[in-house]
Amino acid sequence: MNAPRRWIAHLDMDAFYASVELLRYPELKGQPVVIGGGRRHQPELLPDGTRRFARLAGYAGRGVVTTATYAARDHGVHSGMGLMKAAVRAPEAVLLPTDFEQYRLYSRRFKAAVAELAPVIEDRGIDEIYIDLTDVPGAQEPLGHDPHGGVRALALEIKNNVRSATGLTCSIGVTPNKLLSKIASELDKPDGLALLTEADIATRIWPLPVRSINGIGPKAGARLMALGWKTIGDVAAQPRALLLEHFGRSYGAWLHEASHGRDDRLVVTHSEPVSMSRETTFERDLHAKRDRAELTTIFTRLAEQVAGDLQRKGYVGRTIGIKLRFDDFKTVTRDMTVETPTADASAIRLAAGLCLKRVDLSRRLRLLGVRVGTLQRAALLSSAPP
DNA sequence: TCTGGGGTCCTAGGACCC
DNA sequence: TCTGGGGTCCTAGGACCC
Repeated sequence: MNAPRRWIAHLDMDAFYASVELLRYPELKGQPVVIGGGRRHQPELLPDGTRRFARLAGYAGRGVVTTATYAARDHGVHSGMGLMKAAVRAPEAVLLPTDFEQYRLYSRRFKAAVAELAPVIEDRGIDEIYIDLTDVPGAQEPLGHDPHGGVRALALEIKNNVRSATGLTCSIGVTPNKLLSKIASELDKPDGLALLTEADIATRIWPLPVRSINGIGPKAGARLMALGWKTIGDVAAQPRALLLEHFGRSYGAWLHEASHGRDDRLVVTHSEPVSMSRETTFERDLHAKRDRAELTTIFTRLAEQVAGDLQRKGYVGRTIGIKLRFDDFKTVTRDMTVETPTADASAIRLAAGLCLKRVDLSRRLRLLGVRVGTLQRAALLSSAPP
């Protein structure tokens, strides 16, 4: 009997936050809508029952675009962009505040809808997952003239189940591995389904820009570009030794494998958190001396928030650290390891305060964060033996 | 018009230990 | 003085992702 062909799906919700907002405000369908910024732009319910929405025009502040509808993307607005810049490109776009609770609700719903059909799921955040379809009944069967018809039908069924459970569309890539599926889910977006095998790598993957690979970010992308290697195929055409020479043993070898579409990572259905943190960017830059009272209040609140997160989720941690960002955007971190793992707000605040003393605070600050790492489950922490 | 917040993983040097 | 070799922990920074 033949070994089953490995089928991994990557499912990505289409413009997730924006699409959830459109369910709530269907009158915005087709309009440019941007999600992001603070809480000061809630829609206003007018006496005649209609709503008045905030527009992007005139936005002042440090927010960024979290998600934009496809109509807003047509104006050159995309996630990560500063809202001030987005306002120049699409002043008429509707601006909505982020409502993470609502998105988490829909996240649970779409994941449950997938799990009904295919239970081996790896969480990759609020709006995407990997699914191992290999052992799902029917996935190995042909259908009519289509040798991979079974797995294609399964992917369509998953899309339909997600849509009926949430009213939302998603895009799915189905391929032999996570790396290729992640790329494939983008190929047909929105509401897409792309099924690829090794035989399609040369025609469908190699023409894509290097940045399409998950793991090649702005820095590596620029370095590859400087070498004249623009597409994945360009990288795949380089001798392995040359990649090792330019990018080191580890990353170079990975680049070689990835460009050939090879990846044997498993779908991981459970993972434990490594760290938890809270951070905040101030509305204006603060100075350690002149704004001391305000900073102290924020610092303590961050410690309390992390402590609350840890306690709610049942974790304690030994590494307590801070993160500072200065007005020149330079970022520094300091951390220390404490003897007893803790989730206690005052213990965290105390250690974080010691970390802060190790930093030169002559520049003004734009961000402050508190982090607890080296986590373990609080329940596993037995009381000290006699 | 400067660039959010929450994460993971990797690297690298020094301390410390055997 | 003339100094191995590993292993692990701690700390800082950086790349990358959603």
